[in-house]
Amino acid sequence: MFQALADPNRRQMVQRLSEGPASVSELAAPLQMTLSAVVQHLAVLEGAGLVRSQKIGRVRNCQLETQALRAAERWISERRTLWERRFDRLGAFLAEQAAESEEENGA
Amino acid sequence: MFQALADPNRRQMVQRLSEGPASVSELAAPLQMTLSAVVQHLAVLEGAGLVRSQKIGRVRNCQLETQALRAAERWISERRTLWERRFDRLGAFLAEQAAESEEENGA
DNA sequence: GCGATACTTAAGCTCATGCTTCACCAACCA
DNA sequence: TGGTTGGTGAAGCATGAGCTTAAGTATCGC
Repeated sequence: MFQALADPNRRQMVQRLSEGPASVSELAAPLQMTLSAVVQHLAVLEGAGLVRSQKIGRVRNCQLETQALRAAERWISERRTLWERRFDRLGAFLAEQAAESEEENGA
Repeated sequence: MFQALADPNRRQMVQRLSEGPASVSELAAPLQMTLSAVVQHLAVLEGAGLVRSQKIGRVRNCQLETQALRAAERWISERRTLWERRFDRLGAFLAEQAAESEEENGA
C-alpha cells in the first residue's frame, strides 16, 4: 500500500479522488500519459485497496477507499509515537539525573 | 518519502528504529541480506529524511527522525478527511432530499 | 447501423531498484 | 602489532516497475 502511494502520479490520482469521484479519463486528464498507463496505475491503487471502482455503461467511476488510507496513517502514527514516547522518557530520565546531580552538589 | 517506506525491509528498519536507536549491524541482524544492502537501504531512509545517523568510532548510530513521518502522516490524513467530509456532506444532502420528499408526500 | 467515445488487454521496451561480491579502510583490542 | 570487527564504495546483475503502441471490445448518440 505504501508501494502504491510511492508513485507521484498515483498520489496525484489519490489527490484528485480526495476531491470527489472521477472517471478514468478525468483521472488521466492532468497526467501527461496514455490512458493505458493510467488504467495500470488505477489497478495498483485498487489492488492496494485505496480505490474502489465500478463500471457504469462505458465509463468507470472511481472513488477513494478511506479504510486503507486510515491503515497507512495508523502504521506511521504508531511508529512515530512509539519513538516519541521513548524520547520523552529519555528526557525525563535526563532531567531526573540532573536533579540528582543538583542534590549531590547541594549536599 | 513514500518511496522510502515502500520497501518492506526498510519498513522493518523503521519499525526497529521506532523501538530505539541502533547501529547498522543491529539493523542488519534480522534482515536476511548483506550489510552492504542494509547500508544502501539506510541511505534511502536518510535521503528521505526519515533517519538521522552519526558515526561514533567505527559504529554508526541511527535514529528515527519523526518530522518526516509526521509529514507523511499529515499528507494521508488531509486527503482522507477531505474525502470523508465530502462524504458526510453527501449524506446530509441525501437526508435533506429525503426530508423534502417526505414533505411533498405530506402536502 | 455507424462513427465516436471510453475503456481494456497484450506485448514489448527501458530504466530504476534491490541485491551481491569484492576490495578496502578505520578503529578496537589482545 | 596484527587480527578482528564494523562499515564503505564501486561494479555488476536480475528483476520489476512504468510507460508506449497497437489492436480489440462494449457503449452511446445520431
